[in-house]
Amino acid sequence: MDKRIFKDKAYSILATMIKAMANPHRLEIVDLLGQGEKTVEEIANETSMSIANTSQHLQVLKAANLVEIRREGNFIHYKLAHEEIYISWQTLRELGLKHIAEMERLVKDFREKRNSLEALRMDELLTKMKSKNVVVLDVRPTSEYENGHIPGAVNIPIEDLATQLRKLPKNKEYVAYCRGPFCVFADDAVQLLIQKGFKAKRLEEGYPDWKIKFQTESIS
Amino acid sequence: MDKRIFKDKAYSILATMIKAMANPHRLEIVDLLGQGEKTVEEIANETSMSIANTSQHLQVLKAANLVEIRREGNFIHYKLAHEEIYISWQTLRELGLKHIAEMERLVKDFREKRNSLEALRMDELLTKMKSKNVVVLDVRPTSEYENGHIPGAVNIPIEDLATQLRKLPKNKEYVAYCRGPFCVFADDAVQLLIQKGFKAKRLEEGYPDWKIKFQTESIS
DNA sequence: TATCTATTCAATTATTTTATTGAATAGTTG
DNA sequence: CAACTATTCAATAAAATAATTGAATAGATA
Repeated sequence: MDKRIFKDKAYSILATMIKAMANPHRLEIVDLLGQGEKTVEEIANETSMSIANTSQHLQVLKAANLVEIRREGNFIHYKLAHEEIYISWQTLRELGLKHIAEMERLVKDFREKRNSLEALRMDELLTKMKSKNVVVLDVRPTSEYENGHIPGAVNIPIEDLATQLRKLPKNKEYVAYCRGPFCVFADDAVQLLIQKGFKAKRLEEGYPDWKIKFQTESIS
Repeated sequence: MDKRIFKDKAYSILATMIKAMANPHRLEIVDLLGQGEKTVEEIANETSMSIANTSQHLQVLKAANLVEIRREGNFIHYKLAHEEIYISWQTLRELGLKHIAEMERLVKDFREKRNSLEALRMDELLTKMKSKNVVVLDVRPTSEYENGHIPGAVNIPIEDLATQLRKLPKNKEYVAYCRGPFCVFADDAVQLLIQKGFKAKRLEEGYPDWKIKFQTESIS
């Protein structure tokens, strides 16, 4: 085979795969599926898209072998085909967060309004966790928490947090985490906690990042 | 700011960046620029594209802040804006090489014809290099070698290899490397070396991968 | 200043991508 | 088996992407 043809094919195959990711809705779907499998309807609700449009985008991801399906009755559950797909997304996400000025501004503006700008990185949280005075809050839906979480974290889904607040001691430091840097549950949690007089910060990253970094598959 | 608007903007910003990569020609350009800066004409020649088309694609990369320029007389030198951009490309490339069956077939077919299918990974080469009986050949152009290379590697650009062959001892093992997995210089080198009775394999990865993995900035 | 060189720009056309709509399908439930 | 549910499919129109061509520009040289 000619060298040029080889190269054209190699880069085309990769470009096809990357094109399947290169869409805001599909990035959000990949990010969401980092939490585990979801049905089409769940994905549509989480991403504020129509069912039909969600399905079309899922077909694109499936055609690129980025997601796999499992049928269960009428429901079709989609999940990422490999963990490396989330890692690629993570790499691209970090590239954007680090180098695109517009991205930095966007996140800063959003978090400043919620007092969640001063976020902890994973290493800092790990250090803090040894000091015993910190409570790690997983504010994702319980199903996602059960699917894996940071060891020692307490699950209070964001919609239950307001009612659960009075059970929480005020002499602790709280660190809230959720799905990832673009997940707003942790920002909402920090806003609420600080408003009520608690000391709280968010974790910059989400559970999938923790899992990849420490590979402590704690489903306990 | 509304949560949905925040998310839409965040994922859109990233999708815009990823779209700038999601094209076979632009991937080849990013891959090439991993070797260091190149002029528009050099890039056009290496990628078999017209100057105008190359320029257009470079504008796309520049608009996405993936590349930077340096003017020198009539020439404009393009380079990657950050090392993380190459790392992102590397991550996506490995994802494709590992999980796309068509990609595996393509590489296998191409290398089988050149006896270069049995490639060494970087760790294996590192081990072999300690045994002293191996010669590491950098078959890239000399300018790229001078810009950084594997410590101890000998530079014989692929077009000089045929004439330099008789100076090489036959009792050594040869490992040829070049720009990356899709660079064919190393495959050509292995084909030639084996044809002439040498023991030779290619390194799977290229110099940028070595540099990132070991960060031994040897420009000596 | 005129000419040359490297690169960019603008206009055009063909192709691909995307969202919307409503119909079709596969599987379940009464 | 009729009705229902979750999902996919097909058709359409609008928007974005890509390659080609030739003209325009910025800087160097004669």
